[in-house]
Amino acid sequence: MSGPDAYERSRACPVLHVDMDAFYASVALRDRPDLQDSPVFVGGGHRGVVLSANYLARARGVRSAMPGSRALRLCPEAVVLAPDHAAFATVSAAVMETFRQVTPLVEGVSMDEAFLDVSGAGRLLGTPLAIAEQLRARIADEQRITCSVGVAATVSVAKLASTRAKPDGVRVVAPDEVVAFLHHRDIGDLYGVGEKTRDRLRRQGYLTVGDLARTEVGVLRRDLGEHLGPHLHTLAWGADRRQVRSRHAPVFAGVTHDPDKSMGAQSTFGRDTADRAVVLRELLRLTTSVTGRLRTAGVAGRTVALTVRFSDFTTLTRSRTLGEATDVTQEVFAAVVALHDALSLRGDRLRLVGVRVEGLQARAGIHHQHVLGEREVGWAEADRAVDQAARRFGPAAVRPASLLGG
DNA sequence: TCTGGGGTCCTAGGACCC
DNA sequence: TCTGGGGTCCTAGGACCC
Repeated sequence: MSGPDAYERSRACPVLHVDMDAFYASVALRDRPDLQDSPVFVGGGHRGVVLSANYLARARGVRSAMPGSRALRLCPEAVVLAPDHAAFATVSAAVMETFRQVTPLVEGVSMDEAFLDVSGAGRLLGTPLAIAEQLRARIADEQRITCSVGVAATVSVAKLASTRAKPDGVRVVAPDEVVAFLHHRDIGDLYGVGEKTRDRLRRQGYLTVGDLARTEVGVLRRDLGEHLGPHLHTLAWGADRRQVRSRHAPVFAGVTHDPDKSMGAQSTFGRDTADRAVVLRELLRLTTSVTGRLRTAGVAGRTVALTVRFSDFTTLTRSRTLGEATDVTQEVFAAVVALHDALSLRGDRLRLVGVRVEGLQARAGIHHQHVLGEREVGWAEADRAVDQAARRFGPAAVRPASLLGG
């Protein structure tokens, strides 16, 4: 859609979905003009996957989340760059700040994409399409990376529209265009329909979005389940009512804020291991990292979950809910060790372990029940001392004794 | 050299309570 | 005798997203 009419028609489309183009690769390439004409991807070292590939590498079949080894087989001359997470975070924060100067209703989906509700910004900044163009120009100018924007009346259509706009474009899908825009698409294009669901839908005879739209909700509920059936029917008509929800700290009254529900960390071993000492040392490292983040965020959680993945990629999770929420390293680690030992692994080689704390709540709202005979100064105080030392001397300064060796 | 790491949400069964 | 319902919590697994 183009022409002066497009600006007017976009007035009915207050939702913007802004998506950076090949974000990690673009940031990595900003200061490497020598690589502009080479296929490049970020990530994918030993046992790693591709985080992001530039369009030259994509033309060769390289995709994000693909094993690095496979990407190199497809494109042996590709330049592989290590991710610079600090740079990504800096650019991401700057871009999100740019969004917030347009509207407080910014929902960051990830480092490189966000939904904006610009229904309140029109008087100052113009139509949604005009705002989208201003944002694209500013980001290109200030961050030297391109982005694409979908403009629509609903979150789900805006999301699909930005995909169609890539790379470096804008796509407005006005309400009266939604059906034509959606119904011929593959069901796998719908947000929330991944590989498994797509295969299942195909087996059941649903090939296009239109197929879902034309089926009665009751039939979809029977075929796809209580939730998924009605949900996909709604998406197939572009009729979702999901609001843009700011996940930023509560800034303005009326802006909804969702606190985190869980925090976790996991890591893949350089090579699979069956050594209990190695596994527990890694679990302690992960636990220390997670509880540190909990304390920084001022939250604590009641449920501790352990994940293990075996050499053959089968994955188990085991969890335990504690009497009260905790952010104390030793308490979480004790639960992790108990869960680990309950698995009775006998020589099974592990590829990955993970720790997650769920059921998070603000620490301020938790009343600690003192147990009879409990020491007044305990592990929680030890954690606070560690946090303080880490702030002053860096996170490497204080580590549990068992992490110092090996 | 196949297959990362950080999350959210849904389902389903069993326990338990009223 | 022959099998209530509803609600909530906990656990495990799976799908999905970026």
